[in-house]
Amino acid sequence: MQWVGIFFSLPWARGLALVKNFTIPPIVLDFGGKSAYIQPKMSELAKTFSPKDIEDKWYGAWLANNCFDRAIELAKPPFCIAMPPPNVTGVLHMGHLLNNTLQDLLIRYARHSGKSALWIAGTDHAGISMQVRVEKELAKKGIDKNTIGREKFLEYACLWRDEHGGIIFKQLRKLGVSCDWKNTKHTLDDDYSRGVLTAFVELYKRGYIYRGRRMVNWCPVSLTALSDEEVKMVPQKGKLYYVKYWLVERPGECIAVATTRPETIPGDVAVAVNPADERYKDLVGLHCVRPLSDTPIPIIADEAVAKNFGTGALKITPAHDRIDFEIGQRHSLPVIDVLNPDGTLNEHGGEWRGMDRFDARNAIAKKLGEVGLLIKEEDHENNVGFSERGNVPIEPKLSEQWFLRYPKIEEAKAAVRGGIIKFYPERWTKIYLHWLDNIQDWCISRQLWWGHRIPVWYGKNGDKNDSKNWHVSVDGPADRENWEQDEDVLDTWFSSWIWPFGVFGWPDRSKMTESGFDYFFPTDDLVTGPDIIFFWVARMIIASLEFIGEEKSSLAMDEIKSRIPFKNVYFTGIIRDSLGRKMSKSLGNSPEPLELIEKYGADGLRLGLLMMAPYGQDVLFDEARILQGRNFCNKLWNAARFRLMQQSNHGKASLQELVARINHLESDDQAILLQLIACKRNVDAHMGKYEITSALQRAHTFFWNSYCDWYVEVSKHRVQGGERDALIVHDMVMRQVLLTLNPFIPFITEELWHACGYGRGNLPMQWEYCEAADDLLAIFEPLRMKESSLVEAERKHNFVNACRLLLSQNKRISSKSAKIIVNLCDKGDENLICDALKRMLNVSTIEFTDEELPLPATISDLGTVYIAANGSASAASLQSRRDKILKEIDELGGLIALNESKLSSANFIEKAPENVVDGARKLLEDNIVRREALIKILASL
RNA sequence: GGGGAAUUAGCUCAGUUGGUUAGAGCAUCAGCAUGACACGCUGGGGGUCACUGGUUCGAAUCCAGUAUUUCCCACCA
Repeated sequence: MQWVGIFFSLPWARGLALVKNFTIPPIVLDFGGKSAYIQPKMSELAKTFSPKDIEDKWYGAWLANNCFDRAIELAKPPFCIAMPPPNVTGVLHMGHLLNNTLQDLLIRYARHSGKSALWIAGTDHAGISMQVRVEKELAKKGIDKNTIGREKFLEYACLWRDEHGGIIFKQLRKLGVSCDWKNTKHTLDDDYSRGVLTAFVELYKRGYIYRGRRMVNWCPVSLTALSDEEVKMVPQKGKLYYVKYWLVERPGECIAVATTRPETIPGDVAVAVNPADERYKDLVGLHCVRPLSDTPIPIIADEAVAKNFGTGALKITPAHDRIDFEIGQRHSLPVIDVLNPDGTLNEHGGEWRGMDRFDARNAIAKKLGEVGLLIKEEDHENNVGFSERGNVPIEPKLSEQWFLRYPKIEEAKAAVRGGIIKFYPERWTKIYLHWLDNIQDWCISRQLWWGHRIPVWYGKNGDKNDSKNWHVSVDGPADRENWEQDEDVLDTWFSSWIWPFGVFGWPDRSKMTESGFDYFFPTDDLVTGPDIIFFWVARMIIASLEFIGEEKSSLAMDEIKSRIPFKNVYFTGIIRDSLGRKMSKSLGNSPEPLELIEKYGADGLRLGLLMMAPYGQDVLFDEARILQGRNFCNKLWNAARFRLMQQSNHGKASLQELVARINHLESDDQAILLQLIACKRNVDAHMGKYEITSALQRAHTFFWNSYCDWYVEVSKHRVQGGERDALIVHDMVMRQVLLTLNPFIPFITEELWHACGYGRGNLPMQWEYCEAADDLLAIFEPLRMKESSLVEAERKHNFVNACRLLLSQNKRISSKSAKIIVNLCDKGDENLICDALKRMLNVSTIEFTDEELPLPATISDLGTVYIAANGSASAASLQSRRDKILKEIDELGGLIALNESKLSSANFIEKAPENVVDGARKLLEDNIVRREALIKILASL
């Protein structure tokens, strides 16, 4: 026996208890009325849970035991999640935290449900943002990427990526996530890249990819085209300039045009009006002079012009506006591009050549004013497209790009509409379908170096614009010297969209087999934010439908089923601060995830996040919730600690074995076990619907309220008296609580699992099956538990609550000197009021009576309860009690009246279902009885 | 302009297909060193369920309209 310390039960000696903790069983020494405990060490748990002590230990153990490895176990159902790949050089932020906590929860939950769960992790090469970063790094060293050239730049970028990449994975491990770390993917890995290029080549062959000169969104900072999805509309305050265009055929007359962009005037090739516009009818077909030049341009009519905006006349600049471009096409107008790629004016800009577009806007407006062409300026607010990356207005620009006409659009719609792929919350399906209904071709080429270079080669001796001189393949032409590869790379999202099968090595069949594609695919759940529903979710569905299985132009429903990338999509909310603002660096409102883990522990953080993440809504981050998460962990810790302080440990046994050892269960025991079953049933039901917070809430309430607050207290005297059956029930409950909570809070549950000795061998608990409600029912069957025990326990609970209320309302009677006297409704209930209840109430005596006493009293399910001071009753203040009773009588009166009026209505009796009517009757009777009893109490006071 | 969502206690949210007098956590107030836990325990106060109508025996719940907030899509220069 190992002696660990001495604990004095004196107030001044309490400090000692904090220094060292004690376990069971205490040997009590008597020092003349003051007792001291000396305890042998059986198990050691600190008084307060300290996450730091266990987290690294267990994460290491999980890795050492290959807990997260992919295992193709045909006997088990598979479960798979492909993690949305974070940017390779990204660092953990709050969004990742929530997203990955949810995924880890689902994965661990699946493991406990007997599935072989695989969580595939990987990183994204993050095209533009990564390239910009590397350029900046180079610039710091005084290096310009154009001087070192493409190859050197890429070398440097790879180096930089390898050096700074993967930090996020290290951070994620702190959170406890259980990914298959041995097989992580990066979108620029060789095999994955082959997949990306294969997708391009296949789609090209199938006629979905084409090259064309079209209007694209041009980012003047990143100097690349962007897809429509990468453009954000931002309201801007600007000016609307009214400009005179002199008529050629009618000297002295003019047509007024309103524009927000005078700097594009040098690119004007026409003025257009609506054909139905009476004001301008006779001008159509004439010409006007482009301001600040002598060039005549035609006045044309086009339906696209709105009569009621500005003057109703629109200047047409096909190179700088989408609608203008379309009008230009319809009327065969020339295209004059007046801007350089970086947004400065080019040679068409004349005296403003080289000036930035916004400076030129002011300069040209000023000039127009000077030469008398500016009629007026108006303040004007409009939406301007911004480049998400460069954070500058994008420029609609005509350029040569690669485009994808999406395949399998109808099938992608059908998959989600038909519920083959389910969205949670469901409302996102509508947004998804709407996007697909209005889908535009995807500009997939980017004028960058960092990424997958477009696998198209142009014959050196042929016409680049003639596709006969193109070579399109993954490996390129054999005689490379005669070819030049396309300079551009693919949009990052063009690599992400094959993620769910690319991570299995697609299209390499042997790699796919080896990596478990046939077993794990389609993946089960995708957890992501709704902000990338178009960027990523929809495109993955399309890619999967197109590439999984043989080439087919259209798919039937059952074929769709076999080609989907995932079955369920869970959309998380966006994390905001407690004021509802987005987390941002400039606001400084984003907490540092690692600091939170440091402060509250990974479990506390996970729990807090899950508690504050309502289903289908944004998450308002509040550190107080993380604190709550930590507090919960501490509560759990102490519940286990309490169990360990008791004598024997019945842990190392299966649930069945525990059940077999039980001799007799009291109603309290039965009640908690029945509640345990109900708890598990509720948790599973909510988990099945991804209602994580509700699932957690159920487990929380069961553990804290039903178990700790009631059952532990009511069974304490039995447990501390070493009663075996009660101890076994504690073990059964704790065992299941730990298993149920393990997916939410893996570290602390693992620690306690082993500390309590529930583990068979030293196996990590993730491999333990967590019994479902029906399993529990079957296992508990030999116990022959009665539902009525729930009622009995509830009546006791009600009695205790009534007494507590009475005690708190009669504070002048100190609880130590208080005496509870009960006038039982049913004398048979006397045995229900046991020592345990006395202890719970902290009163020394509970007596019984048959009389009505002139004492403060209340009504409980077991009977009328009186309170008296030991010795004399006069110490009590009766007046406040009287007021309370009067208030209650009053409330009961209202309730009785309500039910009476209900029951007196023939309509109600006739039309309401029987059980509702009966319920009302019963309520009425009960309340009348209760009111009478209260009136009696009042009279006796 | 089109569509979605939200509106319940001071705050954050639950509230199953309509059925007792609407719940929880936090906050607040009062009490409590009780042989697991003060990161705790016990009790109290606090709500015209945004508003207006309608359906119904019965509405926080269903329907219509209004208001406010918010997100997404479109983009009229």
